[in-house]
Amino acid sequence: MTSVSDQPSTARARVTIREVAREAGVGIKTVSRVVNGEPNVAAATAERVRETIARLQWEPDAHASNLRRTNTRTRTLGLLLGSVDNPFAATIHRAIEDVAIHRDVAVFASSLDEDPAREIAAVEAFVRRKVDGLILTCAAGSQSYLAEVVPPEVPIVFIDREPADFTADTVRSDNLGGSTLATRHLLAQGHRRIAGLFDRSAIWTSQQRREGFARAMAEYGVAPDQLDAMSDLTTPQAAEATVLELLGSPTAPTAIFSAQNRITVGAVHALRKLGRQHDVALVGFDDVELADLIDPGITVVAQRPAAMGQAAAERLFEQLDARRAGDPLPAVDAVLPVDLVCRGSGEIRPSAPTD
Amino acid sequence: MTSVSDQPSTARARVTIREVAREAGVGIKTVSRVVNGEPNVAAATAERVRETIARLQWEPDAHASNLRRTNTRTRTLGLLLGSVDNPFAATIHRAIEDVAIHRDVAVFASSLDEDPAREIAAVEAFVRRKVDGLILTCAAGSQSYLAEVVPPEVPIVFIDREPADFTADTVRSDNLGGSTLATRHLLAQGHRRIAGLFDRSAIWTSQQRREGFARAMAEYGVAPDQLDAMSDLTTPQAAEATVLELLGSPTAPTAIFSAQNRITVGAVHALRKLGRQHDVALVGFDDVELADLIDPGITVVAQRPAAMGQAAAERLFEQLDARRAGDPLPAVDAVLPVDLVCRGSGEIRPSAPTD
DNA sequence: AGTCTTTGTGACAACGGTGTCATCCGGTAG
DNA sequence: CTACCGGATGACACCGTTGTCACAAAGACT
Repeated sequence: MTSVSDQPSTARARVTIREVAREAGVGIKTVSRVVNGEPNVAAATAERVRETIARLQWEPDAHASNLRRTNTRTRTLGLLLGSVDNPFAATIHRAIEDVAIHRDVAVFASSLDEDPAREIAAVEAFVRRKVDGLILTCAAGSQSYLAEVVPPEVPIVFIDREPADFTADTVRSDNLGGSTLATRHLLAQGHRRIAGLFDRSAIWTSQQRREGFARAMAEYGVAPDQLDAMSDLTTPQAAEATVLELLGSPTAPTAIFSAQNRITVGAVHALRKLGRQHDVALVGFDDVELADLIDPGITVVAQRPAAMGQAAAERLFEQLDARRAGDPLPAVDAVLPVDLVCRGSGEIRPSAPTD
Repeated sequence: MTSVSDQPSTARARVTIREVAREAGVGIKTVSRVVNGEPNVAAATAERVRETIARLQWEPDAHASNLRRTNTRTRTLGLLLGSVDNPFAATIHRAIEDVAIHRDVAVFASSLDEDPAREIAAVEAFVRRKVDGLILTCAAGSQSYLAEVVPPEVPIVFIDREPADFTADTVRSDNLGGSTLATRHLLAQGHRRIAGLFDRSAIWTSQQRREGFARAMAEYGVAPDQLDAMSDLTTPQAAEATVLELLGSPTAPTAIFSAQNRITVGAVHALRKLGRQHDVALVGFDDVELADLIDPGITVVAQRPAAMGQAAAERLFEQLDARRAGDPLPAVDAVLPVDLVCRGSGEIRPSAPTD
């Protein structure tokens, strides 16, 4: 029953600041000064220390350093996304990484799956790891818990969705305007029976998009209670089934507004199955890959996920700098525009069968 | 010019293990025992300590803990991917996260962009942050640098691509078999002039797929020097341009094997532009989203990225456990099968125009 | 009853850095 | 010539936790 300490011979004693100091013939504090760029070190001394560090291949131990530091910076950032494998979220992720890498900041990424419990657990895990800042997509109904869980010096930027019961910077798309735009586009083609397909109604973006849909319909005189709005479609399969059912009904819609990318995919599948893709109009919220290769091309309201990610990361670092300087910046709600991309499916007119 | 220490009144003195101990009327070591699940604590004592921890909302300081621990575990893992926004990589990422979360391990994800320098920089950044293990997709020609940079107790699992000059666990697809399969599929339809489109030849998977392509062609008696194999297609645009050019030539191919998902996208675009999507056969390596909605559906050799991610993560944790127990496991090269998914584009026969 | 284990527990050092402060020293003003 | 000043530097405590070890109390065995 051997004890812990029988490491293989590879046990090259790890080099610490003390050895560097001894080797360079200076005090440990001077080494510390050099690596941290503190003033009051003679140029010659600094050079000698740097040379020794390079020779011994010493890397300061982040844990020791962070333990002592009051102004703890781990050069680490927590990112919470719907799911890292959703293309929309992945693009955001990439954009954030590109900003962070310039600061030598590493990104913890975590998936949410629209689960409020997971949101809180993820944030707690980030905080436990002492991240410098947080970029969050939220699922919980209220973000008030953040006040207790996240230390005041850790900045938070919300992305994609607005928080509730908590004030912080937010970067998001113009969901209301975008869905109004999409719906108006269909209405302008002459459609009146338009089905709106939405994600979980607990999700903020879903609510916003539904609201935009309803407003546009109202502009054209469609009463709220006549809206064919289906919510809580959480999978492409659910969306597909819903569309199949809707189109089989006597009051079938002539157009569909699908308010999320996976719902759009489901809707396209359903239209295909029925062979009605040239017959029923479709506008989706959020772009889908290869949307231009499908026949007809899918008309969408495209968001700008890369810009969102970049804006969120930059804002986070601004807050970080400002707080270190002593005065946090006031929270800003940044709204990014969306773009209507016409590719064919949204330009189909009612009761105009395939030519 | 105020100094650092003028924090706002919110300076709620952070609670440490000492306060918990005092409050619970025990020694600090006992508190430590309780939180770490060490044996030899009386049930009653443990309960009292747990209650106190909950009441004071104490969270152990990870830095202090990691600093002291010999067997340092940060519950952190470094993941290096081609790019976090590539769907293939994103799926892997998600699968790894799902395994890691059960162990309360957080994942640092970083993108590679096929840049050897970035590979090294990313690994160094991970090591500096004392990750427990690494899952790497590699771009550099040699991974020998890992021996110097990564401490021997940190396990490494390679994913998607085999390393060079370094031995460690690897989880990857059967690239050779998959591309042979794809090429044979086209050959079996009667095609002989098949264009093979490949990614950067420096990338291991690209080489493997090219080799598989060449082997299958050789089986059917096509000499290597007659192969229409184009390498170093790094963007969909480059692939598109290449296909446009190839199909304009007098010896135009009747089929295309596109060895990577972005190349497939480019090839499909080109075929569309020429209106020959029903005329020229196409098999891609790696699945593409919505491939079944395009007409014709794109036939692909699909990898199993989720299974790869899961296998890699599980292997990493096995190594971790084994090393903590004292004996590292021998390196294993796990090869996952690929699946030929026929959707139409690969079943087009030569000189058979659209019906 | 006396000795040996086992179990529960806390005192204290150690981890590898950074913050504070004292000290040394050459230059400059009085 | 002396007092003073600021730059350069190192000694040492300290950050919050875990590892080691000593020790008391309670059983287990002879």
